[in-house]
Amino acid sequence: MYPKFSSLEPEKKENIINAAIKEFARSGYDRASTNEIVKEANIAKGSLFSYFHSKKELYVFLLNYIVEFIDKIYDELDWNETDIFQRLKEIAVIKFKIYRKFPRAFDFLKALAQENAPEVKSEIDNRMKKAVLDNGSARIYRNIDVTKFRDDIDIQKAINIIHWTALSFAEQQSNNINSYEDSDVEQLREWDNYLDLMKRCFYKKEENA
Amino acid sequence: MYPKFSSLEPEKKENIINAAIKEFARSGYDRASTNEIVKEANIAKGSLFSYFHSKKELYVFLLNYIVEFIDKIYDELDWNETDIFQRLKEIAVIKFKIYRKFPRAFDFLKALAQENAPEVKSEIDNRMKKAVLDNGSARIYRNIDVTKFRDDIDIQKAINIIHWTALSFAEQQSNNINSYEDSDVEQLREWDNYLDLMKRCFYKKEENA
Amino acid sequence: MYPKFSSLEPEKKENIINAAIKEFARSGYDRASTNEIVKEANIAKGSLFSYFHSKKELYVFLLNYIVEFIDKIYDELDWNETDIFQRLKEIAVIKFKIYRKFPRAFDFLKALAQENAPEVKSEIDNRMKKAVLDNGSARIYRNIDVTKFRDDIDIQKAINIIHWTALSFAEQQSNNINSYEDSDVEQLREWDNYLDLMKRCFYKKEENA
Amino acid sequence: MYPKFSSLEPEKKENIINAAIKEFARSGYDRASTNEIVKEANIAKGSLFSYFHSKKELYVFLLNYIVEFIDKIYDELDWNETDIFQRLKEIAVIKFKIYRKFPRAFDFLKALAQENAPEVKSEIDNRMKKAVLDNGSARIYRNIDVTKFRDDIDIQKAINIIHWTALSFAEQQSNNINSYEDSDVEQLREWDNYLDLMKRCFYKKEENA
DNA sequence: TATGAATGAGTCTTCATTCAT
DNA sequence: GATGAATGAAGACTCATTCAT
Repeated sequence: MYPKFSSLEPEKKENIINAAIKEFARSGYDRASTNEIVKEANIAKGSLFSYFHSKKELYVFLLNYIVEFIDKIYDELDWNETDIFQRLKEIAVIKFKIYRKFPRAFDFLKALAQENAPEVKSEIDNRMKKAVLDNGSARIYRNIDVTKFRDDIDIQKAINIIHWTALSFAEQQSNNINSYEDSDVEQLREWDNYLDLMKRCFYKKEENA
Repeated sequence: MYPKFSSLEPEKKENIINAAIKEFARSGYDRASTNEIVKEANIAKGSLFSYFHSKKELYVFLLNYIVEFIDKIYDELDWNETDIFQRLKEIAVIKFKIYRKFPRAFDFLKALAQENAPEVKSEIDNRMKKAVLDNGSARIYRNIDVTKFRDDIDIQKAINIIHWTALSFAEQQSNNINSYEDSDVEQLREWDNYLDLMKRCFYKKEENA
Repeated sequence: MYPKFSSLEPEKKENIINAAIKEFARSGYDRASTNEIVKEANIAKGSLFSYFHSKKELYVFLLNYIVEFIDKIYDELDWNETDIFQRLKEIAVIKFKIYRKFPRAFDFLKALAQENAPEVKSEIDNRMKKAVLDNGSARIYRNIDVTKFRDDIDIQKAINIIHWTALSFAEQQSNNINSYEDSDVEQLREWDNYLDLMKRCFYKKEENA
Repeated sequence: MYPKFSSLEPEKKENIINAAIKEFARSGYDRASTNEIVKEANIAKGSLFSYFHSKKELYVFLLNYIVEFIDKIYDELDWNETDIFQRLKEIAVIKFKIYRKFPRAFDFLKALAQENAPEVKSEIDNRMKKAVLDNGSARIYRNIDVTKFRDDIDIQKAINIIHWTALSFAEQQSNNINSYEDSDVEQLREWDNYLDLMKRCFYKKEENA
């Protein structure tokens, strides 16, 4: 895949990736300008199209690149932790780590989720089915100890509710642009509150003892 | 407002509205092609721009048209019902009514929420502040009897979770394109299950007796 | 010529003529909008094009209409006056009369002279060859007593210089927008000075005695 | 300024300049068609807009280009010559030089002076204030020996008459399209006659001795 | 006859993609 | 391989002219 691009100097590759992420995140697939990307990356127009044969190919490459990058970081998680709420607590911490290291990645992912351009819509959907950020069957929810849930509820539905809450909360928070320093801490505390609430409601009484 | 368009024959108006909704829903504001719209609506290029003076005006018209259309249907709701789950049950029924009468409306609304084009972004935000479809403080959640909720949870957070679940479930379902007849019934039954689950978990024991 | 238009009520005709003159004078042939004209004249678009089959026909009609209108006023001149400078003095007075009565006419004529649109350029040139405003062979310079000119100069050339001076002076003055009351008087006095200068230079000594 | 255009091959540049001058001179700013220009210049639509970012930029470029071109040629004039008629004789020769090298330039300048389009009106006015082609106070009439004029006339008025005669004569000649070879010579001789006439009339007797 | 909505060729401008150097 | 100028289809929008009512 992308042999010409792969054999470039790492620094040049990074320049191109950063320039492209920046532009796609800012403008979405349609509006993103390849002119802007080559200018930012300091390469020739023709070069970009020799590495990636089309705007679409470049976009799909970035999509995979970022998803893999995030997947790698998720490997740090303690996958032996079987409590779903504990795991989601850790995930929140990890997300902040990614964010601090690579803030544009999430911008791109957010733009991804809102992408309407038909050329890339299906690619996104395909890729996302396997991704960490997708629905309840993803690896985030593997090896969860389901015995802790109340017996009178459908566990898969409960997990879906938890998942949707996590996604919606994250989106809500990212829409509040907070520049002050300790916003992380506050957001994490708020998220803990949501997790506690759900734990109290969805787990058996004795689990909340 | 839009006097020329308003005085068109209803069928022609509907053609144009449907063609425009279809195109905007498929491609978003920017990429949507007025050429495509006039072709689909079977009118001349000049006609579209005599009804609406710009692409933006057409978009804003649709935005208001659909929001008002949905608002009107929402008036059918029994707003004296104070049980949140009962109300969401009724809302689900109403949504299906809208969907059957005007299937593209929700597609457009979904695209709306994801719209990034700066030309229309602020229009969307302004209009949506008053809309039914907005966040948990909207009229859907007015007059809710909060005394039914368990005393040990934050009620606003619980309502948020319920709201996010409703939105996410609806989106999930609309992504499953079901053409067979009775899918409504099945989807409503599934939604009832979610509501029951949340009721059982978030309400006081005696409310579920 | 223009039978449909001719048989209209005089008031309606005048409305249309005034509206058209105004628009053509303001914007030139190309930019002039038939929409603007019908709006100002309070008639339907289709009517305009049934009176005049095209924008061009309307323009040519106006051209002839105004030239004839001005020709008629020129009939007031004392054509027995054979002194060229005396005649030009009277013409200046008459021009102010026309201007006061029908200010748009000169605007239109000025726009005429600057018209570039190829559709009407040749029409203008043709018409103007016969017109009062054109070159030295026009009726303004008929019956002039050429014996007053110095014997050592080419009289036709002298007349051309006088003519060009008249045209250029008029244009210069009309470019100075003077709203204060007595600008007429001042402009006429200045013009007299030019006439005196040329008389002193182009006539025999004894004529200036 | 216009770096992309500047670095084109001279022949290509000339093609574009000629095509653009031709079209603007023929139709004025508004009606001039960029389609026509690219067709005539044998370049792609996109190319024109990569050299000049808009129709207006192209127009302003031409405006400056031609004015500078003419200014440069005017530098050849013997500015120590203080006799106004001698100077105007030399200027006529120079104008023919320009005309032979760059025949469309004067057409463009003529159209320029008549241009009404608001997009470029102010640009034209700004540029023309400094230009050689402007009114009687321009450098053409600097350093003129006014003592040669008759004492009994207003010198500024006399200069105005001379200036207006020069402009009007030039316009009259350029309207007579003469393709036969020796028309220059004839036109220059005719112009000399005009100059002689005015010299004889406006100068003191002893200057004509 | 009068109307004005409908028409569609034409306007300037953009930008992903190609290809000669 | 790298370059970036050249391409031209497609974009939104205008307006003189036509024609069904």
